[in-house]
Amino acid sequence: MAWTDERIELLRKLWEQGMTASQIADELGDVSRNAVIGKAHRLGLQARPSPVRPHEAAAEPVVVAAAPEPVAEPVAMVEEPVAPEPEPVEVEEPVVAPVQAAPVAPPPPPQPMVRSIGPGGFVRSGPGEQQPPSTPAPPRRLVPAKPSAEIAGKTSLLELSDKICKWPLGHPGEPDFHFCGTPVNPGFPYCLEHCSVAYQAQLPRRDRRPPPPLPYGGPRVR
DNA sequence: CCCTGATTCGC
DNA sequence: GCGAATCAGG
Repeated sequence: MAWTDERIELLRKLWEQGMTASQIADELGDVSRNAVIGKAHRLGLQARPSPVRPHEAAAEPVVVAAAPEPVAEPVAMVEEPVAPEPEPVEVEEPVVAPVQAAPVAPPPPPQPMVRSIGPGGFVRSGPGEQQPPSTPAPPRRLVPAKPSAEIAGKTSLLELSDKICKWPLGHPGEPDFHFCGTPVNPGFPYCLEHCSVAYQAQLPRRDRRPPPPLPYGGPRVR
């Protein structure tokens, strides 16, 4: 299968969305993940956190007898930063309750790291980017991020409980993905309406209705 | 083993 | 340009 414009564009999109090469290969069909990776690189798509890559900065030869090779010029391969979040989720600093003054955390130094955006729009961490919890749990008040306009008033993952319907609406990663959130049918994780969808009695064949077409093109065949 | 992305290299 | 083979970390 050739790399048509459509397929290239799809590859670009999915790659930038953070899908793995395998997923993209499945999605495109008729290509291996190697083909996807190779094409992505040829297209100049931004590299992503690779398990193998942190290879460079290490081993300069301990060997003394190294030939006086003309050392490669310091290639400044600073790629342009990945598109920043369009929505500056502006968490206004809450007037922290008159709790005892918390010892302020050490100032986080600015970190020019290469990042990419995951499917949910979250910022992926690069490898080796974690900070060891040197200070055990700074007594900082946690504040929920202001929900984006799209999910305002919707039930988010963080609000799930045993009392409200966990039926997902939309798809994870989409901006308006949320949960049903209406009171549950007691003893079930869903509300009455969605229980009726989730738990269906086996009907005689003649009474069954064919399932409606799935909105997203059907389950993945894998 | 499975997964991942990066790189190489013959075509 | 393409992608299988290979590498190497999780």
